[in-house]
Amino acid sequence: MNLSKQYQPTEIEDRWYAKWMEAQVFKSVPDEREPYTITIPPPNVTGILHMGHILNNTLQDVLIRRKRMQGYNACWVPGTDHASIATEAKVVAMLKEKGINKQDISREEFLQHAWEWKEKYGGIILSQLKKLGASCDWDRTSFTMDPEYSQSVLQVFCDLYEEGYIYRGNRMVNWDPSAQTAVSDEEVNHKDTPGHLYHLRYQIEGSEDEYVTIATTRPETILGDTAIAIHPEDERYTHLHGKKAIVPLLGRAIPIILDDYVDREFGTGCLKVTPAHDTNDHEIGLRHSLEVIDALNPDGTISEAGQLYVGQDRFVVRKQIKKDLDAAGNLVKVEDYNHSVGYSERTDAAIEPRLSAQWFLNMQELSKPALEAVNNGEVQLIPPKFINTYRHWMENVRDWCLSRQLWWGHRIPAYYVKGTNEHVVAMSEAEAVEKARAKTGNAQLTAADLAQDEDVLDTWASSWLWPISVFNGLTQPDNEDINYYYPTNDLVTAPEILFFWVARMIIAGYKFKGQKPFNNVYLTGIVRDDLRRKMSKSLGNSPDPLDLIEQYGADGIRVGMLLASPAGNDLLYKESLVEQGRNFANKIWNAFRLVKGWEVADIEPSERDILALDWMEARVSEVSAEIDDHFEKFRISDALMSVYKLKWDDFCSWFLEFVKPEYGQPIARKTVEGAIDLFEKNLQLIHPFMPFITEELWHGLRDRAANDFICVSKLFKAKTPDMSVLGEMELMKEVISAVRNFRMSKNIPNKEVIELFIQTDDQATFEKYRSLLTWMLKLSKMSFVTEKVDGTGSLRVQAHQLFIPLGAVDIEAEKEKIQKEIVYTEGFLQKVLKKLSNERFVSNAPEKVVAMEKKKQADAEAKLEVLRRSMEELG
RNA sequence: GGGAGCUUAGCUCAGUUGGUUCAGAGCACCUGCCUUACAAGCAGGGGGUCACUGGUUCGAGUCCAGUAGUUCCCACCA
Repeated sequence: MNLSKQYQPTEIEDRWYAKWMEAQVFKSVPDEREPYTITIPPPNVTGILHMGHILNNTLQDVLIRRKRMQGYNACWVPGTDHASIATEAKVVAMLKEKGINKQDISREEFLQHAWEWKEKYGGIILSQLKKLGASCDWDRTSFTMDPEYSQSVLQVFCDLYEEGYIYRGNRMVNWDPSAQTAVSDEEVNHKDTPGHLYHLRYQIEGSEDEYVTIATTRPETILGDTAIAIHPEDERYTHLHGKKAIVPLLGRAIPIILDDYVDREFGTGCLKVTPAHDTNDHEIGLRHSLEVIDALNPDGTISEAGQLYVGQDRFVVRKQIKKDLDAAGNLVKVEDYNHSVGYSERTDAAIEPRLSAQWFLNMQELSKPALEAVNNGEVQLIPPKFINTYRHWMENVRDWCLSRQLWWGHRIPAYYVKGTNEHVVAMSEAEAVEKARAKTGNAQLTAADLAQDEDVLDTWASSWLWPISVFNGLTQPDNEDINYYYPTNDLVTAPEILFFWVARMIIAGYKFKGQKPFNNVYLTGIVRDDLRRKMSKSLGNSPDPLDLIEQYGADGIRVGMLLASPAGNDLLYKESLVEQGRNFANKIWNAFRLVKGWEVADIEPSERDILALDWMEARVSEVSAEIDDHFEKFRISDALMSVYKLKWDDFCSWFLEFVKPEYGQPIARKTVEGAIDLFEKNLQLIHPFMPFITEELWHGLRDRAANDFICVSKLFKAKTPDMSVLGEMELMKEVISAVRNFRMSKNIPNKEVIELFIQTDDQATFEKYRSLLTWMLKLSKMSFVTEKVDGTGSLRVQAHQLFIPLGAVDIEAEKEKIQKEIVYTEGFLQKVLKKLSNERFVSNAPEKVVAMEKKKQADAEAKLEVLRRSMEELG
């Protein structure tokens, strides 16, 4: 067989993925096995794969593949999210490039373009996930705007409305003038922004030269001023009580009101009140029944109501009005001032607080079971540090603004009766007509008298149903799938969307299914570069995952991402991590080349073969238990590290070296079979992390039926490891390392055979491993002695003395080494004795601990004796 | 302003209910090797006052308090 020295993943990966698909090995249908279910956090339908997806989906795939091999009916449901704001923004941009303005086309035309776009680019990301090796049941691919899914979204809206949870409210919302939509609090990023604090003076009505000076960061909003507020107890301004002030440039008289919201310390202690453009001002306005003047258009330009600068952008006006106020003598001074400004997460436009009619969901009652579930551990967050954050948010939950002023999404099923203030909520137009007739008492009313709400629902108002609706759990409440797969097992997602999505899914789970949606939430970290900067397009610090897969193989990138990412910790990405992953694949590949390259003969296995096989068997069992434990605790990185060391250190560095035949000699068939068996166990443990190379070698090691895949193989059951074998071999490994070290320090070439004398009270163990030591250390002879052998250098392993003949011995160096060890051991003994002579320790500490200390004392004393004797022997 | 977390080797992190010399791992680094699976490799090695101060305890990396630094979340002052 002619195998390349280096592993070439590309062709192998594509080939196996195609075979898996053909054999439908990832398909899941309910059966008698226990299900293990993950629903993918649906990526944006028009999104492309980034490093965060790689991390997130690799984790899911590792979990699902392992469970599949453990005999569960593993079901990983993939799909995409329609992502209303993000997708609509992309479609708008695409149309613009074609010279089409969204404002110039109808809703229907726009949606047609959007769907075309979705059909063309939607789901690219899913095919990219296949390159990564994601073992999803692709037949179950869902989309949040699938007909049946949409049905469930609208149904939920109607039901919640009927139950009184949904209401229509005039509220101050975060208005994104760029997307021209309201965005939720969570979608606003507050950033410290350098700006100015403008001190403006308003003339007091009826006075000649009496003024009141206020401070504002947004002078253009004076166009919407309807009051000046002062603190009721502010003695500086008592003379203004009951008076009115004149808005500069406009000449409008507005009342001076008293409100203890005003901070006397800030600015001048006088506050201009603009109810339409500031959340707090709005509340003050409500308290004082102030007029509301909406001086801004939806696109951020000044409205007719603003009277001046109509149609000009708010930022342009801010500059201009400063000049005009100055010219009019109203500008007192301008200070530099840094303040926090909200920006839209999606468009990065500065958010305007804006009064707007929106649909809201009352969260008070609904959130209670979801809070409880996390508090009592019914739903586990991993790592648990996120519980506090979750709790804090849930305890202070605000009503959810459900409507978005967009076209792409689920259109709100509310219908207004034209010419009235009435509205009805219904699943269909026909139903709406019926309801409207009943409500208005007008039996002649037709669809033409109704107008459906123009807005769509917030994206999260569909994705919060994800674990339910991918199984059609609302439209067909008792179907086989939902009953079998729900609640799902694990959710893997980013902490950034703990509230947007996770919390709301839990709420929805309890509300609509009466059950939690999943048992565990594994929160990944954020992928950053090695300077701790978030990976972003604008910084250009994110590699293209597909390039990496091309270069290092999917297995390599999977391992690279997982090597350094404990749950909840950010992952500092470096290309060297992926290199390490690729190198590991290469290591496995070369182990395979070695095993396949052996010349096999029908001879009896050698003694060392048997020792090696017994030990490796025990070691695989031991590590397998370790890995079980890691997985149980979601320590995926640790599990990978265990696998990595088992393969690299134990299997390759030790085991294969143990059984390697002498140059030119054949190897026993039984040894090879044993080695292959162990290799396969390794492959099974590695498979969830590196699906491709393991599948390739699974078929390379043995002749197998084409459909005998490792990915659906039954993971071996670990035996109870033979601890004495493990312990003995640990000693032998120490001996081997010590002798190697000795060779190195004495410049004895590796090829040169040496003689070894052993002084020990455990001759039996050394005797047992004679063949192994002889092979590994290139011994010409191994014998036991009772005292130091002349002309040798000595070394110690635990309480055993080893002597190796030397031409010239550096006695002084030897003595120095021994002396050092004596000092160290004496220090250690002192510490132990001090402990043991402490009455309170002996009486208070558990017996076991005291016994341990006594054993330490005995061991140290024995060791000292050996050391001192060696010292004497050296003269 | 409110809340939560973090601080252990050059870097990224483990360290389970306090108890073996407990101070660890991977990477990086240093030294020697192209040894007939692999230089994407082999063998060997150095490196930390567990942020600081105090307390509890027979015993503290581990528990408590304070200090400093740092990160995140929530709210937001015009």
